[in-house]
Amino acid sequence: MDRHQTEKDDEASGQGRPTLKTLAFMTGLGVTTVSRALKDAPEIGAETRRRVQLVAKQIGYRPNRAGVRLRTGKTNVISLVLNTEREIMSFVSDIIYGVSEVIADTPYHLIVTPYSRSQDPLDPIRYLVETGSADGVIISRTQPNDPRARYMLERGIPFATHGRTDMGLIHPYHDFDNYAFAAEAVRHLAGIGRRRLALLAPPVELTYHSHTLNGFTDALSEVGASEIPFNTVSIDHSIEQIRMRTAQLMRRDVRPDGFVSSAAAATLAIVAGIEDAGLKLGRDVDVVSKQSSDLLHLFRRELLVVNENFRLAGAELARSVLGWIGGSAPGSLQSLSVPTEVLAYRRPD
Amino acid sequence: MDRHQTEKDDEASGQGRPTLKTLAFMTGLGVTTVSRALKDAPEIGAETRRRVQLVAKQIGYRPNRAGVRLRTGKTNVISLVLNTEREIMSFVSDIIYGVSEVIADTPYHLIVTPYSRSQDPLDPIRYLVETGSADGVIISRTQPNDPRARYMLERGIPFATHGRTDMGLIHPYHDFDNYAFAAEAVRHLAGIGRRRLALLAPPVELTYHSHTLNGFTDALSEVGASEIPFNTVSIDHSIEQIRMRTAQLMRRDVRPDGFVSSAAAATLAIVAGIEDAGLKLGRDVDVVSKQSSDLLHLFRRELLVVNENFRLAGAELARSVLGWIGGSAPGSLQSLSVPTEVLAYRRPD
DNA sequence: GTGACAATCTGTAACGTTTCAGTATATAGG
DNA sequence: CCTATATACTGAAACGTTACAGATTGTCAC
Repeated sequence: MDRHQTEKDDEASGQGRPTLKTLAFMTGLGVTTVSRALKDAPEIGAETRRRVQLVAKQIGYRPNRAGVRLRTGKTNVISLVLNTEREIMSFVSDIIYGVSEVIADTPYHLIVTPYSRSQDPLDPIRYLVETGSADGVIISRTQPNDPRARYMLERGIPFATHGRTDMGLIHPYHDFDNYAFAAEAVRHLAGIGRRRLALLAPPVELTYHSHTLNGFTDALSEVGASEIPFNTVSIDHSIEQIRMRTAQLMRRDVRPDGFVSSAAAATLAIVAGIEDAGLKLGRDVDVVSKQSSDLLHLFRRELLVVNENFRLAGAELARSVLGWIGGSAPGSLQSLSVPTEVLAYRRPD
Repeated sequence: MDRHQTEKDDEASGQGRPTLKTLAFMTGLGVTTVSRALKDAPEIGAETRRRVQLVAKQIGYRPNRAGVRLRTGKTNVISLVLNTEREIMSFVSDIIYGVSEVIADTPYHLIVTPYSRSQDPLDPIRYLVETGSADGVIISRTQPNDPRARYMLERGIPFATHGRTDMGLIHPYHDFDNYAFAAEAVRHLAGIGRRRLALLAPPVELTYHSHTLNGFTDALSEVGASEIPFNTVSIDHSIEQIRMRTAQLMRRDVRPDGFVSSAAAATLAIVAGIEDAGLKLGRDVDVVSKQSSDLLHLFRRELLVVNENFRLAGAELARSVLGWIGGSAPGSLQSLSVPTEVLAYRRPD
C-alpha cells in the first residue's frame, strides 16, 4: 500500500536495498556474472571479480536471505532446542552466548525453538526438519537412547548434542566429563575424612546420570567410602522437594557426612535441608557441587565447587554443527570437557 | 547434486514437501485459488474453501517461509537483542521462555541477536533493519534517550523495549515499577527501624536508574530516613567489586543499617561484603533485594525480597510487538508491572 | 435474447537467488 | 582459412508465494 514502485524496474539505482540486479546495473555486467563473481567462481576474470566485490562492499550489498533460501534450500539458521521448564537457567544464557560467539562472523542466525513439559521432545525436532527451518540443530538433555538424535540421523540433518548418547550411532557432541567430576568429588571428600557419601544426581533418563553415578560409585570403592542412597530426588526436582528430602535424610541415624551435587541450584536446597536438620556445613557435612557461575562460594564459603563452563559448551556445540554442515565427519566433532579440580574457598584479597 | 528431479514437475504427487502446487493438483484448482482459499479470502466459495483447507490439513501443508518472505517481505521473525556481557542470567532464559509462550501458536520464530561490549548497541539494530531480518524487535537495557528506539521509530519497524525511554516518543514497552519497588523497600526498612539506607542502583545510563533512585529518595524523605551514598558501584559491576566496596562502606563510622539492592547477584556480593566487615545480616543491617527466581531466601533467610517476573515481561513484550505488527496503536501497548510486597522468610512446612 | 453484474475461479508476473545451457570472443592447432 | 578449445560472460528458468488483471460462469432485469 505504502510502497509506490513509480520507477521503472530497471532503475536499479538508489532506492531500496541493493540486489544482484543493482550490482549488475552498476557494473554493467549480467546478474549471473555478479552472482558468481561474489562467490569466487573460477570462470570469472580476476579483474571483474575484484571490481564486483569492491562495488558490492561499497554499497553494502547483503544477499537476500529469502532469495537464497528459496533457491538453494539453505536457511543459514541454527536452531537451539530448549525445554522451557527444565533447563538450567545459566545454561540457557551461557550456551546462547557461546553459540553466538561462534556464529558471529558467519551468515548464520540463531533461532530458539522451545518445547514444554507437555510435549514430546521430538515434536520441535520434527517441526524443524519437516519445515526445513534450520540447517543445523543443537539439543540438550540427551538420553542414552535418544529418539531425536536417531530421527535427525535418519533424515541426514546436521546436529550436535549437549551430552552423549549410547546407541552405537555416531554424531557430534560436547559433554562435560561427569564421570571425572563425580570421582574427583568423592576423592576430595574422602581426602578430608568424609566416609558416608550421598549423590544428588541428574534425572535417570539423561545420559549423564549414569556417567555421574559410575564416577561416584567407582571412586567410592577406590577410596573405601560408602554410599548413603539419595535417589528419591534428582536435580530436576523442585528446590522445596530437595530441601525436604535432604532434611529427612540428615535426621536419620545413618546420615551422610558428604554430598556430591550435580547442580548449583540443587546445592542451595541441599544446604538448606542440612541446616533445617540442625547440622552445620563444613563441620558435620561437606558438599561438593558443580556450578556454572561463580556464586556458590558467596552462598556458603564452606562449599566445595567444580566449575562447568556452559559458554564453552555452546561454542563447542556451534562449532560442531557448523563443522558437520561444512562437510566434516561427524565422528571428528566430538569433545569432552575436563572438570576443574575441586575448589575450596579462598579469601578475596 | 543428490536430488534428482526425475519426475516431470507437474507430478505434484508425493515426493517432497507439499506446496501450493501440490494442493492445486490434488484439488484440481489453480494455485491462486488455493492460496486465497487458505487465507479465507472473500471471493472463494465456501465449499471450495473448506475443501482446500481440509486437504491442506490432511497432507500437512505448511507455507514455505522463504516463499512468503521473498514475495511479501514478511519474515515472521521476532528478534530479541541481547548484550552478551551484561544481561542478567535469569533474565535471558525467562524472557526467552516468556516470548516463546506467546509466539508458540503463531507462525513467528524467535531469533536471538547478540552484541558485545565492544560494539555500538545500535549495530545489531541497524543490521536487523537494513537486512530486513525481522518483523519486530525486542530490546532491553533501555536508556532515557535511546538511539535504538529512535532509529527504529524513524524506520517504522515495530519494537518493544524492556524499560521505558524518556524522549517524548511513544512506543510499546514493558517495565517493572522500580520506583514503587525502591519506595516500598525503604518503607519496609524504616518500618523495622532502619534509618541510614544505601542503594545499590542500576547503572546510571539506564532509564530505571532514575526510577529506582527517585523511589528511593522520595521514600527516604517520606519516612525521615537518611541516605548513605553508595554510588561508586552499580549492579553492573563485578561481584568482587561490589563486595569490596560494600565491605569498605561497612567499616566506616557512619555506615548504613539498611540496603536496597536492584539485583539478586549483586545482593550476594553485598551480603558477602557485610560479612567481610564482621557484621551480621538481620542484626546490624537489613537488605531488601529484587530477585527473579526464588533463591535468595535460601542464601540468607534474613534477606528481604521483592520478586520481579521476567517471564511475564517476556510474554508482555512479545504481545506488544505482535500487537504493533498487527496494527494496534503503539501507545496502547505499554505496561507496567507492580512489584510484590516485601517478602520476609517463612519457614517451609 | 441481450446486457449487466455478481460470484468464482485462473494465468502471469514478480520477489532475489542460483543453476543450466548456452553465446561470443580470443587463441591455438592443423 | 577453418576448426577446436578455453575463457569470460549471459539469458532463461526455477524455487514457493501473492497481487494484479482478467476469464468464465450463472442470474436477473428488461
